[in-house]
Amino acid sequence: MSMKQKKPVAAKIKTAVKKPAPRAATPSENAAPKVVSAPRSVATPQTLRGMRDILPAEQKYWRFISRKIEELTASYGYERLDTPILEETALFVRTAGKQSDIVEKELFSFLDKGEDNVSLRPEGTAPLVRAYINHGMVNLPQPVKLYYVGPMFRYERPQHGRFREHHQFGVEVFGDANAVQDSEVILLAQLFYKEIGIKTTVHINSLGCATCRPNYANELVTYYRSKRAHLCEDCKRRLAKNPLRLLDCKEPGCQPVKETAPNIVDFLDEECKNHLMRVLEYLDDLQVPYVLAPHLVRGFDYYNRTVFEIMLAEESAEGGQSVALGGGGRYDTLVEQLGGRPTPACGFGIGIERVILQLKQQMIEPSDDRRPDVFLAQLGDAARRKAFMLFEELRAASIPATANFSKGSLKGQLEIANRLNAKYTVILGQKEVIDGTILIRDMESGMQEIVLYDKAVAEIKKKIGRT
RNA sequence: GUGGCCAUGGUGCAACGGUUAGCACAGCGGGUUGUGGUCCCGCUGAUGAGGGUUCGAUUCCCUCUGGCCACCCCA
Repeated sequence: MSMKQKKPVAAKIKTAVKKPAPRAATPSENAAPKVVSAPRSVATPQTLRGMRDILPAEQKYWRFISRKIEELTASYGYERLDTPILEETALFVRTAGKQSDIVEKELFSFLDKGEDNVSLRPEGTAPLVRAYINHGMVNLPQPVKLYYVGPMFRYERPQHGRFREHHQFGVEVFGDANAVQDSEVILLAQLFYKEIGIKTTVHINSLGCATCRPNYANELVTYYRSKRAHLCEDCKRRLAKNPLRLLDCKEPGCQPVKETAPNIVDFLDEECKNHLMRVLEYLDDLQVPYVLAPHLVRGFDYYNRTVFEIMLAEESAEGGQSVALGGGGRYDTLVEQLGGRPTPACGFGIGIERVILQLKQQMIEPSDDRRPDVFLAQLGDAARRKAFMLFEELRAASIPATANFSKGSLKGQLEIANRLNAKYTVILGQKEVIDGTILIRDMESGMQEIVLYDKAVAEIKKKIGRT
């Protein structure tokens, strides 16, 4: 559309509107339209169990975290990779392990219309491994450093800090077997919390490798069998199903048994032991606060050697046992297991909802970056049109402004400006239009000053401290 | 998946086996046409869904749905 047409078209419409069709009786032209809401005959759908809306009021936390993620990953040279939320079920069954709870009872799976067995992703690592293989990233200079942010799904009973849909931020590094890489990943995770103001401690352990872990598992089973009488029901179950999980039991009765259980570190072979020692050394160098946690095991079967969880630092944890804010580890066999070339890898995942919960609990409030600098108020038709133009000029000058052009009264507009917590309100009325000026009102002090319209943008820029 | 507690306008609460289900906050409108954050007035708006017991149920019972809490597990 050509610019020339603009005016004539508007003018034409204007004349056409001149003679309004006679209307039926209008007893209350100016009265507010009567809002008659229909009776609620239909039930409003609710969110699905364990899923929730993230409302505007909470968005500042999400923006705050997104910013930190961008900053941090950029400074360590990580590239973002987004994978689909839906994948074939086999991907997760093969990676997490058939016996794992994630697959056994938490996978959000269903048959799609084509009768394919699909699942909402329960975690981020397997899809990234899949993508790494699919796109031939072995041909990229190694290591390949990737990160992801997005929703994850687990079919569980919702609870405090646990949802069916939650969001994770995670990184995965492919093609580097060196212990220094484990340390970098741990550092990155720990730095993330530090940067947003949450004090954490890294719990770290080594699960050994395919060679040395079975020895330990056998030893552990033998030991626990001898104490079987003292174990809780869950532990008896674990003994048969997933022996390493025995170390995870929180049942008071099982604690003494756990205390004297064989320690995995004593069973690591030379290489695994060295690897662990070096990871710890690097962490010492970087002054990352960690504790060795010989009882730490993780929920996925694919880990080997280094595993870690990021826990709330003791001083911030209030009483009860604290849940992990994030965790990760090394998974050197996973790429091969999914049909790729043998490629060492490690990474972590962080639960964003839990981080936000913690921010709120510690009263850490990100600044409200959506607070408008300027609210534009107008009075009368001519002023409205001029204000609308100024609105555009402000936007072009990257000054965040808000307005409500359909509101008539100045009082109403100031109320909105106040509620939006605007720093300044620009007032444009009949008088200002005639004088070629605007009024700038400081919403905190209530002081007003008259400024020439032509200088408006420059003056506002000066006031909000921009040049 | 197991067990417990719970469900009233947008939010937080109240009420009773029986008239128009109260209150506060928020929202919208107004307190004479150009000044907000205080005040005053008015309006809108709810018993989660489905069954049953009963002359009558928002109230009692059951099922479902959802929430909270613990376990399991996890982020």
